[in-house]
Amino acid sequence: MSLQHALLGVLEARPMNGYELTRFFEAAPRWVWSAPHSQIYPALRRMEQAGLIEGRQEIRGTKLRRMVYSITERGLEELRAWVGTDHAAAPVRDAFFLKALFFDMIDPQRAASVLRAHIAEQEELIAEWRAHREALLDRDTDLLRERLRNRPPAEHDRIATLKAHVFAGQIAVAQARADWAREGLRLLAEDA
Amino acid sequence: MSLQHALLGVLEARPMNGYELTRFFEAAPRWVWSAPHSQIYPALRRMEQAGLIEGRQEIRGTKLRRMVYSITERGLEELRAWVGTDHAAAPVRDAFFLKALFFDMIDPQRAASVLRAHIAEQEELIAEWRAHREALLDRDTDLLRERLRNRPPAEHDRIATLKAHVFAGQIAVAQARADWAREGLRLLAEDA
DNA sequence: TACACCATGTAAGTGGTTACATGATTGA
DNA sequence: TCAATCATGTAACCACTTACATGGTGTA
Repeated sequence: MSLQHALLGVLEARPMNGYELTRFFEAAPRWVWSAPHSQIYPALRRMEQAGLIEGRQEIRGTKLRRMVYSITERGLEELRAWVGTDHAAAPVRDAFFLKALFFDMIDPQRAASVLRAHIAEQEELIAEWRAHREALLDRDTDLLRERLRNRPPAEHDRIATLKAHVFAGQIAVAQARADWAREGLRLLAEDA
Repeated sequence: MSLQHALLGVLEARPMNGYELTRFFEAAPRWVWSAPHSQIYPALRRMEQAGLIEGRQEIRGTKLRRMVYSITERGLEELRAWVGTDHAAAPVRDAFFLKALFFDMIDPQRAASVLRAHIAEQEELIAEWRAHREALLDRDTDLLRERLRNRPPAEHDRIATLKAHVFAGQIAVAQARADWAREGLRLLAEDA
């Protein structure tokens, strides 16, 4: 169900068509959720059926049709209800930690190389999220600008701070993973 | 594919039947992977077909049959190959951070309550993982004891340390999340 | 006119969730 | 004999991945 809420959350900023949403969810600077267009288009149709969003057809040129979706009152309610509900505990399932659990079965050098790749990946994520966080604090992202347009200026600071804080969380998690992996490299080196 | 590797990793310690594996993967003290029996039994049959494990039927009483699966040489190879391969970057998809991204849309008190529930959940995980980590360092888990039986005593320390380190990682991530959520509570309180 | 981009779709397969279903064994 | 536990299955549904598929528009 999270994809639907992600879509609702983006559409709350402004109406978009499937292609724009696709670019958003497949974008290189990773966000908090991702999805391919093959998942997005059917989801939008289901959500329209459910009355959470409303589509309006537009024509570019003479034939190129696109459906621009806006969030409905019902969609806003659904989003707010979901955001305000305690999150159901997800089952523990972390493929990288699972892999790390069996590092003792392979050559320490190989294990170290896997850890180094993991560190590099976390660093990349951290860099992207840091940039995004800064942009939010500077109110320098398209979506945030659109969003703030419908909110009283007195709240702008608070909203930007809260959004930026989410990326601080993703950064903190990635940092914890990178630090942990570096400690793992030290453990592996001890007996090499 | 990770479930298969998780099963291989457990069976590397000793042969087990589906029921034992089910108890392991549905267990209350959460491990690094989980799965219901409805997923485990078919997976075991597929893995046997693929030659990764080998089943031997046993009868308890007069009729109660069970299949005890052992890892094969091919299964060991597959597990080692997977463990030694750089982990494919998973798409970013975190339902809790997604939810947190829209905290500005609801009453700060509601948002705070959602964060508090998250903190409580992370604390629970930390407690379970800490206990498990200590048990590993004391060589006080069934599975580790079984595993060490086939390894030279000189390596026991190293193996226990590496396994325990994985849980240190899970703890570090949960701690980062809890700390982040507490910081979120402070942000929400500022304008309440 | 060719290429990059706009725009939307389908289909097959895998992984995971939830519920339904059945029967044997052990011990109080 | 009753309940807890042992033991294994099926089915429907949803989420996600990967690949295939089609055609329009704008511009160099």
